[in-house]
Amino acid sequence: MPAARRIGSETSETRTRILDIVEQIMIEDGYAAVSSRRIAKEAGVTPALVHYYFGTLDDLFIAAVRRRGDQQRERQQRFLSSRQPLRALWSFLDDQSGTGLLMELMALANHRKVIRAELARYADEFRALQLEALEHHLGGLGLDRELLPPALVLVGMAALSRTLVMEDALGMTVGVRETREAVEALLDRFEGPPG
Amino acid sequence: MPAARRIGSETSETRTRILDIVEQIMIEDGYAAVSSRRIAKEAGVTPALVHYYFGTLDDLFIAAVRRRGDQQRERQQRFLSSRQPLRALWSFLDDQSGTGLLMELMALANHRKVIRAELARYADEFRALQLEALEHHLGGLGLDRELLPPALVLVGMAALSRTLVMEDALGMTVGVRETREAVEALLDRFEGPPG
DNA sequence: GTCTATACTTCGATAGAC
DNA sequence: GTCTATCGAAGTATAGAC
Repeated sequence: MPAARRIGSETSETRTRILDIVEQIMIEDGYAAVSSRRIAKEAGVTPALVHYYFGTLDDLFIAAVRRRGDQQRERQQRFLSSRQPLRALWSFLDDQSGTGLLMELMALANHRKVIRAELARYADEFRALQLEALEHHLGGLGLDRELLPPALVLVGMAALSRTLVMEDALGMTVGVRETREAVEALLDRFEGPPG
Repeated sequence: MPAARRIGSETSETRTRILDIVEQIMIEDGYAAVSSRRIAKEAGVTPALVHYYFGTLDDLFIAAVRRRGDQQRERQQRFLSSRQPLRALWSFLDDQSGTGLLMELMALANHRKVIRAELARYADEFRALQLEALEHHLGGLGLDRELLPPALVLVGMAALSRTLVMEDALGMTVGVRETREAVEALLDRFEGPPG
């Protein structure tokens, strides 16, 4: 796991600001809108400084994946041990900007090998942590383990949240509200009302 | 519903070839890699010709959405009346290049208003057609209609197929195979073995 | 640690010849 | 219906001054 090229100090405020702006641009206009010029303009620095801190754009994207991934790992660890972990997982996933950023990173990863590897590493790790933490909880819910194995439940929740968030953002209407309500009803059924 | 600007005749072979290549570029390198120069190079024409046929790039993307959408509507109409419509839907959705193209169009739509409207129109139409065609079939499967309404089943299948295809492409491993097998088992359970 | 200057590439889009 | 020529803008990245 070679580190992304880094010259400026890791604690530099400018470095942090650049990564913040990269996320913001990806959410608003997509990964393709991320350029050293655009970043520089919004951060109030020069384009050369972006390259100074991160080297190539690929290195910059890898740094963005790592920072985000490390944050998400911490958040996940916290909510997985809550008393209603499926509800906690759902509200973690059902997030507009978080989903937007993840979709952009996945699209980017789909076309750039080095980023694909980095993103897959985090995604596999998070999935494994979820399975380990929730296996027992899911076993106690009375689900038919043959028809509804833990993997299906977890992948299904991730898949549904992404799709619902995207369809909302797209302005779709048919079936979106009904599906959200059905998910809430299922959470009620298996973990009781929120609280 | 204003038509996309079109100057060249609708039946032009060049026009068709350009749209084919647009899809190919989007699948291979993402929507951001679509440029008049890149298209021209791969189609063996000049960049100016791309603008001649489609006007702006937005017009070109809209034309791509419409051609694809009209094709998908036809395919969907055909399989929705099969004897195992959920299986047919699943194999329709569980498609690498089709999913890749759709994800690119959704990402593009997320950042360009005119394309968002066009894509949402098709997506809502397809969803409505699916609900209408499968409502009766789903009613006969013995599902608890309160906990598993038709909208959840259809949105869930779309969501799961997209996620599984993407996670496969990403090289993820944890839970992907198990989830696919669980989907197959569910299809077996409700529609019997393939045939 | 930061910035200027620069080299080179690619882009969208159009005017106008053929 | 197709091409050449062209504009101005934006892109990546580096060398080297401060």
